[in-house]
Amino acid sequence: MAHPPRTEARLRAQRPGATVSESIPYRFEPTHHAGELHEAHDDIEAGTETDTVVTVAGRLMLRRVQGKLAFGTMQDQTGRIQLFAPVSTTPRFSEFTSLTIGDWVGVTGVVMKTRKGELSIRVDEWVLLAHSERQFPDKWHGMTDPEARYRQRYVDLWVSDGARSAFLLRSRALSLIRRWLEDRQFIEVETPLLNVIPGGGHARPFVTHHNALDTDLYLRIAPELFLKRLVVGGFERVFEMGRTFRNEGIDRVHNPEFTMLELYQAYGDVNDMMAITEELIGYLATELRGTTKLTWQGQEVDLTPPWRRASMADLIEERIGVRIDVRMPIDDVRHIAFDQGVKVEQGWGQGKLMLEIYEKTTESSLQGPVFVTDYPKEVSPLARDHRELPDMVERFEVIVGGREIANAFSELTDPKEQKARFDGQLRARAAGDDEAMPVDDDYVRALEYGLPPTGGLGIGIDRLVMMLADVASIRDIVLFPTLRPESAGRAPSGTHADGDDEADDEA
RNA sequence: GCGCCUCUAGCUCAAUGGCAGAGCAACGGACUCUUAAUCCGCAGGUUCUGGGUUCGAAUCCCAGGGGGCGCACCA
Repeated sequence: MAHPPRTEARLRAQRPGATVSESIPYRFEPTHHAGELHEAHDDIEAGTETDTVVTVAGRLMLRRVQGKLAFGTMQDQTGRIQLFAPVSTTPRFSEFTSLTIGDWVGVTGVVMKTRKGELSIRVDEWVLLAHSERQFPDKWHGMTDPEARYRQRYVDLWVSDGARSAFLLRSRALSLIRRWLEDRQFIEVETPLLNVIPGGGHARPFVTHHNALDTDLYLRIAPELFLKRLVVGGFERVFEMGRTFRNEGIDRVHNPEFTMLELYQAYGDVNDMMAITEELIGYLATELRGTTKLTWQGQEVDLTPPWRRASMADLIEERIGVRIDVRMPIDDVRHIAFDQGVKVEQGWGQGKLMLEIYEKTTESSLQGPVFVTDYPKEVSPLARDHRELPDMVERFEVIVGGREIANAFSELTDPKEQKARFDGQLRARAAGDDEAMPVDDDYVRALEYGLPPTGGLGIGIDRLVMMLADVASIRDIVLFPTLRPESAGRAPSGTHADGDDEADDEA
């Protein structure tokens, strides 16, 4: 230890033969949280005591010892409360005043207000619940180094304003989403994370290996194909909200593992999905922020339904003044792409070109919320043909602040058509698109048993929570974001069938 | 993967080629109404790592590592 012995040694000195951990109780029963006490007693007069005795627990965050009277600031999950510790009521007073910042304590005493008007608990009983052997960060400046905040979130949560509240908001959002969907007869299901075929999206997957089956498995990139199998199986309204994995870059809006909500509604279509999207997100904003008019990173976001609906072609035209139609000669579309500085690859049809042009010129400029509708069939292998527009599908994405937060379609239900779409993806893969969707024959078999008309919706929960919490980085709403390992370590043993991982021990 | 920025005490930061420092925290002490309490005292360093230039390197150069931002990727 770089610093002199701290509380532990002193406590041990006072009770020879006893260790600190032996003096720590096995359980403790707080009766109140700081937040509740402020709510119930903030209006009492300065200098008065109530006859209410409470027990609280938390970390000591500040300490002000004045000879025979000590003040402490204790923090729990709900906030802070002052501990008022006169020598006359505080057992083991000198031990109490030698507590250090970061120590966990449990305190029982009367609720009172100091002469200066600070709501406090008089320390009539107290017990050490954990000693912090490591020094806590500066009580005023907190922790600002992003790396330290992410790697040591357990400290960040105590000392960074807003860190805890952002994660509490996330938790409440997940809970509200589940309740909202269940109120509408959606049932929550769990489908495999370990996939033989990573389908339902375009992304590079993580690969792992199952030893007993001696087969490679992929972490799912989307739950879509399994959820639609369940609609085939008669679950008319299903949803899954869970982790999804994509082996792509990491930045402010991408973490390799992220949380996706997908839901499917039998007998519904893309229009039902729009209604669900704007109602659900409007509800969340109202519940969590008290309004549908939010500010996200300085920009106004009005989530009051109904949201604007505009086709991709219209939005592109608004932005660059050129009308694109997938029925145009391909050289014309290539020419537009070239004019817009969009990199073109061999094998791209009009639909793929249109999407590229949209993404490079238009998407990031959309403040939203806006439903971007009418996607090219070429880039939507799981969506059903548009009932009016040839070579287009019934699909939308929701854009807010230039970022996609939802994606939905009228689901493709025809097995022959689905097989043909998969074959098209196969050709795209052969042409060099290594994110083209792999063929899933069992999924086609499921469709052959009959999938009724179905609407499906996916929402990126992390980005939604970012918006609701008004934070700039996905790392601010993911508790333990993916980082490079702190030091070059070994893989845990037992990850290989033969138990011999010596060969893996490289730097 | 590329570019820019960054890494100094537990935390937040100084020192820009010339003795590695401050505040808070910690440690020892004084103090019965503090609120980032105050006051006195004491201790704390592989300046991310490894090379190089120099009489002398936290500082300049090269290589590597972590992190942030941007780009690319993410249909």
